[in-house]
Amino acid sequence: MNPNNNLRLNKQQMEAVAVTDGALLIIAGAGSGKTRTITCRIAAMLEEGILPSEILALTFTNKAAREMAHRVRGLTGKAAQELTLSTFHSFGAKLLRESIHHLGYKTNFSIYDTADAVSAIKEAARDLKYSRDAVDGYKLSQLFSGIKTGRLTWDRQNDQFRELYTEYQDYLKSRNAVDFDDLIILPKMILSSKPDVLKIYQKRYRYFMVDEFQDTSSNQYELIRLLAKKSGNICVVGDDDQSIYSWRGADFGNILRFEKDFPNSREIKLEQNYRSTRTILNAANSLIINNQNRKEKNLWTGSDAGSFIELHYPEDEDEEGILIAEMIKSLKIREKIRYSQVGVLVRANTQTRPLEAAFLAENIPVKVSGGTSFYQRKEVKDLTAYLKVFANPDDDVNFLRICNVPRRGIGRQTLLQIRAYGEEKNYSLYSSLAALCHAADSPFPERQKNDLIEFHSLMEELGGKMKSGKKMAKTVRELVDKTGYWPYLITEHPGNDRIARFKYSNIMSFIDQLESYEKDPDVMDPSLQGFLNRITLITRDDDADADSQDKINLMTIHSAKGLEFDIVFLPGVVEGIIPHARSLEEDSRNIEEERRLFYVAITRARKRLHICVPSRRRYLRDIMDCAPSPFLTELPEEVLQHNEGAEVVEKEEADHFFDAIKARFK
DNA sequence: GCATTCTGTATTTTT
DNA sequence: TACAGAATGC
Repeated sequence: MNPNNNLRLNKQQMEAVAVTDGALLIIAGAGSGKTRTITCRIAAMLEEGILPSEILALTFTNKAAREMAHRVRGLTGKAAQELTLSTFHSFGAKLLRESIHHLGYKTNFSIYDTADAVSAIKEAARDLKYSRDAVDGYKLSQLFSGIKTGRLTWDRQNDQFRELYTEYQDYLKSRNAVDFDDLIILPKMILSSKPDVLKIYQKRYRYFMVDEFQDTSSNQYELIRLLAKKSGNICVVGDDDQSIYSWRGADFGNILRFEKDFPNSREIKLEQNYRSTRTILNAANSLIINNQNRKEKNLWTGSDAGSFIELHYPEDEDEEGILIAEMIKSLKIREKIRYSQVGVLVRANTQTRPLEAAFLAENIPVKVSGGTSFYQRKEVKDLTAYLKVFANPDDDVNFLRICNVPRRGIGRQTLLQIRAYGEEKNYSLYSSLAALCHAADSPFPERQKNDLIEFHSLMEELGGKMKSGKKMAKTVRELVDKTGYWPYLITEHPGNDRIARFKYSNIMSFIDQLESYEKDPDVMDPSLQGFLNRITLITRDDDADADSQDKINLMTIHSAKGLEFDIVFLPGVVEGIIPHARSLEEDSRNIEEERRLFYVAITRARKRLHICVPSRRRYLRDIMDCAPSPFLTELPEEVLQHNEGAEVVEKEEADHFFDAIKARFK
């Protein structure tokens, strides 16, 4: 490693880098150079001669994993391909691909995302002959997830769904499918019940690192503890003040458990903030101090006070959008900021709409992360479903999704018969269909049979090609072509071929992604499964080249964790949004988590922070008045500047500027 | 089997 | 508001 890299570390950071053996707990405040510290630490370990293949580093999001891989590469000058750097979930998936047979699944299992799980629950309910309106698939999926992860227990209220829960579990297993929770739970089960298997992994991995440790669930913690207890070399990095995923089972009590489980662990606190101005840090500190349930820390900075935190009071959300758009434009003109250095952070995805509209109107390029992700779009999901059935023909949920999409004459009645046949013989739907194509006891007339045969041979032909792992993109193009997906899109959207074309372009970019996956030199052994793993676990569309473009970043606070921007805008800082009404309804103690969320939002800003407090907002159908967020009263008045009127760049100045830009690109 | 109309209801946050 | 799912009709 270049020794200069060490020079940029402070005393505590250096200490953290130097301690590579044993257990280490790093409490890293917001902006305290955490990522730099742990990437340096990995680099130092490699320098020491520790093999990259012995290191397992887990992060919370794919974005963070990629960022870290990128930085390690930058430090060591080498692509550390052997290094395992992934999210908990993709690590779990990887482990299961190797070892799931110990639990009686086949290695080509499907991974069900939330939507798939909801369908599976509905199917299970169907099998139990529940009436359709007795089940709210979405709510049940949350309940089942809670039960599975141990976050919830059966009580009087939900006890009626116990049977369905069991049925759902059986359904998954018989279809050779796992859900997101299983990606953590099943590896944990394997490792805790099969000592030989545990040994294999303990031998393979001897150094462990967990980023965003405050957001690990108890199952995730248990998983890593099993692996790490042999070597004892484990470093976890976290900040209890930034724990914002408790609704997903995150438990920063793991920080305390860690100290118990690894009694010789050392603790290092990183408390110097390098990111924000003194003003911003001051506000953040005075906010978070209102939380009772936290580890004491003292985050400080050597930087200047910087400018005030500005508050704005637009009439409603539309005006708020316009106001923000105009401020951004004005900054662009007056201070020549880069758009990519602006973050607009919202509490809920629904808030993005008026903002997007305003940015569009002002021609501000924007990168939205969140909302319906690319992979959730119907057309992309359809294609993915085909791929999943290719990989795992027992995957009934995905079979159901595509067996008549585009329409090919396999409708409700036909399906009913396929089902009946399958139940009798204990076949999956796809196998039943295959059997019924030629079976002597087939109940179908000739014409119908031909529809089935045609579908089946298409699937067999393309499935065979896909499984070879070669020319997959080409095969998918063929699939789109042969199924007539484009004409299907047109008939689905009569008189609106813009939508059809948009959807088709999504399909094309999906195929492009497959193609670049196939050609990616970092992917050692491209396969259909590998690609499916990747796309079901990457929910946010974070294509790499979008980063290089100069766009402002519009996203939820949750997904902004770990990021930083020179200028941050927080729209909709009103009661009911932050803290979110729903969250408090659930449990009034959630106020502390909401406060942490606001804390995370504030601490994303390096230089400037704009907080917007609209006086009215849309709620469902109607418009209602709203009060400023109570958290605002927890910020010290002396760092705030209230702006009653909007300061706008004169239109002429703006036009002139943008004409100049346009001229340059002509 | 398929297209149309109608109805309800809502998801706050993400792997 | 907007979307998904059900009911209805052809």
